[in-house]
Amino acid sequence: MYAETRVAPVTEIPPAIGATHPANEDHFSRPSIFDAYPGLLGTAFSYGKDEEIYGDGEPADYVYEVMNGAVRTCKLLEDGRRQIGAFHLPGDVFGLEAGKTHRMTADAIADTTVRLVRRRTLDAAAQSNLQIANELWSMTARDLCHAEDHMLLLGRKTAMERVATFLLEMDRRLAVAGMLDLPMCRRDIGDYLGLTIETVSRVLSHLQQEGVLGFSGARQIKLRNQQRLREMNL
Amino acid sequence: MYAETRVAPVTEIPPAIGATHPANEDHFSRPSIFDAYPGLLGTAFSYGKDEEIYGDGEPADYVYEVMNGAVRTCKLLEDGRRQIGAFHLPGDVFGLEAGKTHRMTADAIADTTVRLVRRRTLDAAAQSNLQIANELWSMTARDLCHAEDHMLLLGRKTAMERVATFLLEMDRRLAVAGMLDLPMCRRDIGDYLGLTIETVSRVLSHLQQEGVLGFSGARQIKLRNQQRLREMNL
DNA sequence: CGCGTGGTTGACACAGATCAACCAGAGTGG
DNA sequence: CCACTCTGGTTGATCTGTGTCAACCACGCG
Repeated sequence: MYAETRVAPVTEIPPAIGATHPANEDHFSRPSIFDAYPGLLGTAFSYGKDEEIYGDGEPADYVYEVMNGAVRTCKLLEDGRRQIGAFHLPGDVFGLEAGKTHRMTADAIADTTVRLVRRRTLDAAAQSNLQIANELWSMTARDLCHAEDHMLLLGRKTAMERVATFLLEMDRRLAVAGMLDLPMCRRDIGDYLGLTIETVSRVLSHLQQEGVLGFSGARQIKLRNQQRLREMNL
Repeated sequence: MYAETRVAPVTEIPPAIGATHPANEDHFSRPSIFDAYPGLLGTAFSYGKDEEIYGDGEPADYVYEVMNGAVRTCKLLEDGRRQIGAFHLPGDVFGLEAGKTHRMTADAIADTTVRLVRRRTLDAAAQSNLQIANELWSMTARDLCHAEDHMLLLGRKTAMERVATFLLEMDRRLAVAGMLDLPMCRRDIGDYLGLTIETVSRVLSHLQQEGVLGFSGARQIKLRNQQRLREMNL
């Protein structure tokens, strides 16, 4: 095991367990598309850990923005094998589809508050405001860009390279003061990277032994040598 | 080797080797977005086998529609490992980006003719015609949809399942009279499926022995038992 | 005819999966 | 406060699907 200094383990967000209920959390956040246009304010909603936000094939009547917490979107095979396509962190928009239905399942990784905007409202806004239409397209294009990078990772990278890429991505997206506090468990990381939990765990241990990583609790990581990680990343 | 009856090997399209030159081929094709709007007719252009159409990082000044032949779009790792994200067949549009530059390399798999439309023209059209703007978004969304399915394949499917999925996809997209004539070599199939050529070859041989496939030349395949393939596909 | 390219097949190696044991921390209840 | 249990994570031993390496074959072309 790789516990070291074990700092105070910053327990996450209060409960909100079980069912959905209106949110009471305020929070920061970088300006989102929704902020820029009055009338797209949306309604806040909360989900408990592991609660499903929408399912594959369901009508895509809403678009979501993560306010706090984290969300995974994934696809399942009949026998339970799972591929997570993306993690959505505070500030990210997810659930936007060009068609009528969702093509992935979304669930909250931790207790999560999202802001949701009715799809019809968005469509109407896009109809009259070209900038909004453009922004919608850009969001889909960003998702595509990420998916293309991820195909390369899944098809052609080694376990070590996948984990290195993952760590750099997470560091970029959620590090504060050089420290990252992962919201997802090892299984989610594995299902994101096309690996098993054991392999993820082993690679992380190895990186710690090499001094590339420092742990304080399994989910609190410090990248001590980003350069090395970047080299592995190719 | 698995040659069987060897029908006349339908050699592809005349040369046009070496450099690009104006096209002289006409051709069929299902109605494309470009057809629907005069002024988006575009210019035909031809590329020889293995010729690069655009490179990763280059300015995305044009959008392309395949008229005949076939195109692959891929990403490369520094050491040469390659992941093909998609094959583009007659009627398909590729090279559409929301940003300013291409994020993949595109090359002709066989001798290929494309129709190209200036990106600025398209933007201008989208500016004034909401239906076009919508169509552009839809195209990106379709690509995303494919990429998401492909992530599942690359991250979680076995070699057999990958090949089965591939065969069904190709059958859907280019079979005529229950026969498919693949434009791409084994290496391209491998790089699309995240496998080696040897594994692709072995799986295909295995499927032939099982009677699921019939070959007449390595690239001409008949799916004798689509049901079985669909079961493998999950 | 000889050569180059693309494809197949076999023998073997290995990265990562699987199976299993174990550990730490967080609840829970007495 | 302690025993108990549950969950998430780590580690070791072993297995296996796919990669690697190498030989070979078939075809097309100069």
